[in-house]
Amino acid sequence: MTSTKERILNTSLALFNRQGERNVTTNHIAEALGISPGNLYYHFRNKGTIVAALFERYSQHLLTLLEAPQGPLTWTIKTYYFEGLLASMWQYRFFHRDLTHFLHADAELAARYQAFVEIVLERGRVIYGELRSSGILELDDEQLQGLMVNTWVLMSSWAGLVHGLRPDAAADEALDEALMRHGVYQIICLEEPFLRGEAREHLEEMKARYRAANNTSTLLLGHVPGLDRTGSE
Amino acid sequence: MTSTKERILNTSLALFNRQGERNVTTNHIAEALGISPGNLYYHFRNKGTIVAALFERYSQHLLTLLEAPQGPLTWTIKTYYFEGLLASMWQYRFFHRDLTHFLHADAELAARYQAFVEIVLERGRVIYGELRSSGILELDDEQLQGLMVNTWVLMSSWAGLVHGLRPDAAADEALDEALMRHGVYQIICLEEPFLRGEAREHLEEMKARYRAANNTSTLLLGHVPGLDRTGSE
DNA sequence: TGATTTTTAGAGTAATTACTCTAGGAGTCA
DNA sequence: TGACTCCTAGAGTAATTACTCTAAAAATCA
Repeated sequence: MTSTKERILNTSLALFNRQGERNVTTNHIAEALGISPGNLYYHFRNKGTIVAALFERYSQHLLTLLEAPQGPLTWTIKTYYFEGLLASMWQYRFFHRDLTHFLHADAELAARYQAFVEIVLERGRVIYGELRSSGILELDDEQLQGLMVNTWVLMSSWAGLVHGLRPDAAADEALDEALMRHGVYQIICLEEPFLRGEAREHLEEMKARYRAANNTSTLLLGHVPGLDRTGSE
Repeated sequence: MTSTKERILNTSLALFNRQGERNVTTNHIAEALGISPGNLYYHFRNKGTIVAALFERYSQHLLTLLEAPQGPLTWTIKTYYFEGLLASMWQYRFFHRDLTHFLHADAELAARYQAFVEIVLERGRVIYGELRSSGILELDDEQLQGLMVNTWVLMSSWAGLVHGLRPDAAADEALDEALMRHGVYQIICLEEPFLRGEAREHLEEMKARYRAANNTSTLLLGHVPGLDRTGSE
């Protein structure tokens, strides 16, 4: 049986993801757990502590994933790797969504967050560097840096963007999953031009794996707009 | 002399951008303007109305910019064009930053926002399509769609990302400007692989124009990390 | 068993904050 | 001048909500 402390974190996370931290009160959390507010405050001295603890979990998890790009990476493995990363971030999506307020309210968290991003970018560069060494990517240093930043922007914002366009998705597990996977697809789009050799050959296969059954607009906007009109014939 | 209503919007915008909507109370706004809360509520029946009005301004402004890509675009013009877009979004940066809560609190705004994004993407595709016709970009339909979505992610999230990493930037106008321009640079990185002909020739010039004096990491993280270590020699 | 510590309940509080209400100033028009 | 409308002040309220406090149950340990 998980400890009360853990259960508080888990439920908070779920509620935050679904409704946004701002709309989830501490009493709310307690009620959802079937415990008293007093009990909650016995374990966490304030709401910010809960957020900070969740950030700790999140950052540890992500940094661990970024730690070990084991051996020479193939293109397929790399893609699964990205899926894992995005899935982890998706689990804690409330964080990037409500980031502004958290960092404004807690200077220490702000500092920790900044250090965190720094390491993420550093390790990301290493990984992209290895992909370059393996001949999977072909780009110069500046392009690598640009790609890295854009990848981070995409990964850290994808959940928020999706939430803005499809707030209903939280209720539908299949849709939720599809939208997350679409994020991986967008990352593939980001790197596509730099792919070489074997990777290039498997590109279409990988894209197909992560492309939504419907096209982007259908998924993100909930119906079919005039995508075809921009055709290049 | 601008009307009180206008002044309320302007000050709200400035405060929201600087401190985040959540940390700016209505009394705060009134005080900053030197008017009474009663007066404020005479002009806007609640806080959400202010946000909605600012969104109206913002969306109108952006859609107007996206309306008229006048005649055959050159690569340089296009880049200035992107600068204009990002600058506009930068002016209303609080919006994308605090989006979650706004859309959660106001269903009508959520609907309007969704329609807005739809049009933005549609017009963006048209513009990218014209760049393709002009021989500036070379990509297929699917790549164009992917690029469009990634551009939107970048544009709509850039301000939030920057704010998380450099909350101090709001106080320093030069830094603020540099960070915004860096967003343009990242957009250029996004398209770089698809550039052809004349555009390709001017690429370095354009990159130099928008690249920060220091490198990305310096700017975003406030000091120099080990960027050089990923060298490709 | 009794003593001590950990965990829980739940009523209650203090502070914040969006918003109201009344009354009066300031233009405008007859 | 007076009537009427628009705008403003500012004290005040109601509701929310993060958080406290006391006491008691439950676990731990001697």
